[in-house]
Amino acid sequence: MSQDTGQQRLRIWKRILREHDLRLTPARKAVMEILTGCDRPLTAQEIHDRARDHRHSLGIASVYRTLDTLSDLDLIQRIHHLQGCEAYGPALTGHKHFLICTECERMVAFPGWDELDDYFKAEGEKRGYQVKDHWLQLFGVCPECQ
Amino acid sequence: MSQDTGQQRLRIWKRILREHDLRLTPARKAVMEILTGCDRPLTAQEIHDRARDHRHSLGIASVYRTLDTLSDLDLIQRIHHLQGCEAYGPALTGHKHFLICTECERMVAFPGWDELDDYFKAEGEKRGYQVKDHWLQLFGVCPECQ
DNA sequence: TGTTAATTGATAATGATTATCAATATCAAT
DNA sequence: ATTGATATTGATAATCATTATCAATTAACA
Ligand SMILES: [Mn+2]
Ligand SMILES: [Mn+2]
Ligand SMILES: [Zn+2]
Ligand SMILES: [Zn+2]
Repeated sequence: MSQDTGQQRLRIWKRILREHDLRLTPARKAVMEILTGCDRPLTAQEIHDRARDHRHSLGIASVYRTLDTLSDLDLIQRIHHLQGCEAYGPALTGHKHFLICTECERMVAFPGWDELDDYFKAEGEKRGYQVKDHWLQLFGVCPECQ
Repeated sequence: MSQDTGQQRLRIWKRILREHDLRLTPARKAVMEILTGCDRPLTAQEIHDRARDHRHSLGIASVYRTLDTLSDLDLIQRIHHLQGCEAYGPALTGHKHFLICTECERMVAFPGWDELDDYFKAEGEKRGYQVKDHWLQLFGVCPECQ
């Protein structure tokens, strides 16, 4: 009885779109299907390519537009690599950190740690900064790539 | 007797270039002077503009080339923002984290924390990953902008 | 089923980065 | 100081990613 979390997430995304009076179009569905099913961050171009493998006539402009829309809704988030930061992956509920394989780009998320937030806030205050947010990504080699 | 750490760093960078058999050219000097003296991350375009204010005829291509060279030598590092990651700032000796003002982009660095590395490694191992590196940036409001 | 405004895709425009290449300048050897 | 080998430069073109434009299409709702 393996529950497909991708399918689940896709349903939730569709509901959220409707709640925001955003139409459920084939273009948006295609991008969302790919993003909810992916196991690594994808660039706009990669999403476009994958969508075209299954469905035809998806404009690259619509991919960018959908990425914008999903970002605004906090359903996806930009993933940063050492070289650049063009890729997107699904954002998870609540604040999460990412652990990314430098070989295959597969990634998993892990939750925060209470002491961590306190430490970040304290480090900022020491320097007179009011810390509002933070970013944490770990890079390593996944089990499959070892 | 305020010591200018920018000047100091510039001298070190020049020495490192020489040690790697890289020529000390006016173009490289211009980019290095700006980067060692800046208090916030700068894009290639910004560096180009600033260089031209003081010295003429600096090609944008040479800015990109010098940024590449300095990155390879670990003398500068890419700074990532929520929107993108085109800016560079001087990398500091040893592993450091950044605290960046979301208003003015001014940034300061702060050192690691022993327990932090252990925590990162442990979180990775839990998921079968061999953690090699991490990235931590804090975002907040600096004293001047509050 | 018809109405209407949101959305789409093709295309053009923009902007950033990289590749090309002849001209120049660095640096070490003389 | 002069020379020569070659790394480096800047102008330009080429490429690549992203955004803007706009007429045609279509999702959502009455
Ligand atoms: Mn966190
Ligand atoms: Mn660290
Ligand atoms: Zn992997
Ligand atoms: Zn500030």
